[in-house]
Amino acid sequence: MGDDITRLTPKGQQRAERFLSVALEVFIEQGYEKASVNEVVRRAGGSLSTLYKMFGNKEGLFIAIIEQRALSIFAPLEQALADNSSPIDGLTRFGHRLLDFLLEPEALAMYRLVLNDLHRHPVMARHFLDHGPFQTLDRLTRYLAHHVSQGHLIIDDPRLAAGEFSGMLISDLHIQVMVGQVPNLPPEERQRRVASAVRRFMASV
Amino acid sequence: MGDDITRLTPKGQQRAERFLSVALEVFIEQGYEKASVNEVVRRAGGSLSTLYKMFGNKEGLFIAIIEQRALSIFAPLEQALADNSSPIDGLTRFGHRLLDFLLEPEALAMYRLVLNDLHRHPVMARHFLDHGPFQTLDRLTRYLAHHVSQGHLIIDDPRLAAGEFSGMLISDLHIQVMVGQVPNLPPEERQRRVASAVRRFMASV
DNA sequence: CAAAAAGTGTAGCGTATGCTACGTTTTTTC
DNA sequence: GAAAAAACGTAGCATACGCTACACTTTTTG
Repeated sequence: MGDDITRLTPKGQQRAERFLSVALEVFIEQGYEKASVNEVVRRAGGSLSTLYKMFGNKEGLFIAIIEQRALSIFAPLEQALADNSSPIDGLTRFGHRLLDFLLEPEALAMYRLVLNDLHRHPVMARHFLDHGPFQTLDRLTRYLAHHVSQGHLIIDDPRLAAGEFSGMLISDLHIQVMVGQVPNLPPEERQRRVASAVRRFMASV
Repeated sequence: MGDDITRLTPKGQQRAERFLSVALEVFIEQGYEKASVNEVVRRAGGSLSTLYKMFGNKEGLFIAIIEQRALSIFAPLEQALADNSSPIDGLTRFGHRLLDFLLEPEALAMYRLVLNDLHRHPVMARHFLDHGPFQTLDRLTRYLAHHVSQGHLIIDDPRLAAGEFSGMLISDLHIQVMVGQVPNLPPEERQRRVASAVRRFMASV
């Protein structure tokens, strides 16, 4: 924390990246508290001293991971929405990506990690929300607003509606997924859920 | 685990209950991994030996808590639905209770605790799901089905619809709440969210 | 290629944890 | 009220952890 800022030599850069990716792996496996910094070094190679010079302490390591990775897991969702698509198509595509995202084991573990341990780091939590889920939601909001302005939809509060649509898709899957009881949702079932949410949403706008 | 089963003497019963409630408190404060069994005894009184005779080990203590408490946090939700209420009234009442539940700090902490640590205990996770969230969802499902049979609503798959309605309410609040960034949602805002979800749902049935 | 900077390896300090052992005191049982 | 059972208190074992110190080797820089 109050340490010198390490200059990034090639070797150092490489080490830092390896530390981060291995640490993510360990954190996901064990959770923040149980994960051991020594174990990270053991798997990553390099030395404990270097790790501590780079990240200050365990928390610094965790924060660096969030900065680097947590946000990018939301990126694919935003690409599903092209303004020139019809609402039904756009929402359907978005819905499929959202479900895929929810069921992806790695993203899921990462998500759980964030939920577990971010509530004691308000600044990071804010950062995560703003650049992760909220950004995605804002994109969906703009998409809806666009179609409202085109006269295709009638929505009072597009932001609220965007949340409602996402929520409908996730619904009770979320809790199942989080406690590890993932029904290995066959494609027809995903199809059915997306179609139902889109239909219900479109019926109300 | 492989220990004698403790006979329940009055004193013992009392101790066990105190252990459980204090342990819940400590687990909520610190999370499962970080919480210390010694700390539980320190706060609860009694002795470490007694605790270990009663619950076997730390995990046993955690499991006993889940058995006793985790399920009861869902109970109030089910009472919101009386079959003879109109769908709008019933769903509105259910919606308000669901939001209240989501924002209740203690239930929230408990919920987070469950999410954190239950995914490595499949049996417990199943038990929790079946007797907690799923039971609530089933109640809502029956409520909807009842009104379908009365001709008040048209719903293909009431179970799916129940999930969608709940999901709409929770929507993006869930993630905010979980990472501790709870907007202290004023009553008008809750009102607005519930009303919107009910309206949107009713427009689609 | 030499000086400076960065990365390495290891040993270990201080502390905390889960859990057990065991002798004493309290509570329950009949 | 005495024998049996349960609860208590304490001390401590074994282990693991986060983190620092320090002497060393490798890499980078000019």
